[in-house]
Amino acid sequence: MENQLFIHNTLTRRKELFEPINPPFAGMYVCGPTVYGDPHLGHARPAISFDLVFRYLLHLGYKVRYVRNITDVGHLVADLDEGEDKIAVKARVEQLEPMEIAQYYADRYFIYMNALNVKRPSIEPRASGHMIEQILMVQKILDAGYAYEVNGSVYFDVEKYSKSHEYGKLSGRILEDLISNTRSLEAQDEKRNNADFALWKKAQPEHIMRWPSTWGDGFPGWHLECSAMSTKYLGDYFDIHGGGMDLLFPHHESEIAQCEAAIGHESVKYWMHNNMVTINGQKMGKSLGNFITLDEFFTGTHASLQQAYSPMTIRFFILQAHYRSTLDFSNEALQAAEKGLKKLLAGYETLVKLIPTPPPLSLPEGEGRIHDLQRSCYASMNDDFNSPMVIASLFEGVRLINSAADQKESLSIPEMVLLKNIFDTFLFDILGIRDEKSNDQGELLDGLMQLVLAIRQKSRETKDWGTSDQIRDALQKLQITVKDGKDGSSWGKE
RNA sequence: GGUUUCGUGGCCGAGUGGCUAGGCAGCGGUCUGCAAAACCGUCCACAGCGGUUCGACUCCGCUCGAAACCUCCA
Repeated sequence: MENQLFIHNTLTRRKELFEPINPPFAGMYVCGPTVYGDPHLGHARPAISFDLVFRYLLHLGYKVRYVRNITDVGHLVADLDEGEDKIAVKARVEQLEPMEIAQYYADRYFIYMNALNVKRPSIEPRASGHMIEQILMVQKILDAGYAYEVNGSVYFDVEKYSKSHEYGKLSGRILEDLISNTRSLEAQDEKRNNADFALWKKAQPEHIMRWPSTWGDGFPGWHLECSAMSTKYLGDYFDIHGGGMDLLFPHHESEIAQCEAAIGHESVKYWMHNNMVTINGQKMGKSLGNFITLDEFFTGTHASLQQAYSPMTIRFFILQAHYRSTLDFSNEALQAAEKGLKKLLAGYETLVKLIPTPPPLSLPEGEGRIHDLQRSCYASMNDDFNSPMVIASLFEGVRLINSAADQKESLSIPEMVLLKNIFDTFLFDILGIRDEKSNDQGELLDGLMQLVLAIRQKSRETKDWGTSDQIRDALQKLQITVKDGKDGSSWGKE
């Protein structure tokens, strides 16, 4: 199977052939969460989008090192007097150690990401554990002459940098606009220029999170950790850097500047950005207060939710949109995703039952519609990870399966085996859907159900519909659906 | 104001210079004791106005509308 993977590079704004720097290795860095609150639907988007990338690169045979950071140092808070650390602020409110809070929310993050079947990255470095690397990077930038120190803080000199480099090339911004448009905030008079950003901030006495450095006690600027940790684990030049579109400026723009200033050349080959989840057309985010946490989705405990939505429903919902499009949340859309996913999984089960055991040993090199289906799945993934198209192809597969089960269409055994292989590969391995209802009591349940259905069949034969319906209704309450067909009854669990 | 995008049928969402996206919902039918499920058929589109073209939803321009970023945010 030939695979020419094309990735949309934000830097060039076009799709480019993916050619890893050191095949068969591939390096990917993605900006992870700041752990000071419960993860919400917005956090699920990049996690799942780049999980898809991770899974597909693995499927293609690359040896992938996927690094996603945990921000536990905190960023400056503009609306507070002294530019306090976000995590430190929360700590004072709750009378907890900052690290206690970071630990708590990091754990929560992993729990919910795990529920969404998001694979754990290869390395999940924490900003607080990489202070030395960050301080060294600041020093490198100072040595290169692209930063200056004022009163124990170090700032990046954007104006000087842009004389020899292009600050703004990722986000398309023009330096003059930045200088004239950037709002001036308190305690920024230290900066030579509005567009300059902090590499290292001096810690005020009340600031809890602080680290010693050559410039005095302080804490790193908020763009620094990603530059320091990505290059530490992936090298001076690596393949993919991802994150949310909202991080494009200034975060990623500044990362580029920091790396070029410290290293002397670009560090990222492909920049990838996922789009936002919206609610009523607006970005779902912490600051707008319009977010719904994953916990609330899973339990249905939020005023704007009509019901609970399972983790796989959420995952499927996200994958039904392309990662670079906005995705609008609504109950209707989520319910549609829930039903669609159910249909897909039911189709897979039907297929498994159609295939005789043991399956034939040899898989003849076939052609025709099933291979076309497989080809289109690959083509979709290769076209910048177009998961909605893959899903459409899988639905086409379901239509074939159901038609075959209804004997309105014939599928050969090799065709069915190939179809199952497509589902196993794309639905489960690459899209990362897992069947939530499967459990290890399957055999017991299966035996019991055979018995129940046999008894019900007797009553049906004597046209005792009362008993028959009573059994069916009772099973329905247990979320088991009985389907009566020509050749007897079958059942399925919700 | 600047930067980057977007505007697709009842809803969510792909895609393309001429060929059915897909899902959910609706309608009609097949099947069924009745259902459910499934299958078949069907309805509903490409913001508006110009331009390029044999032909545009797709390219270009303008208008209107929306969003993200410019301040912590996935």
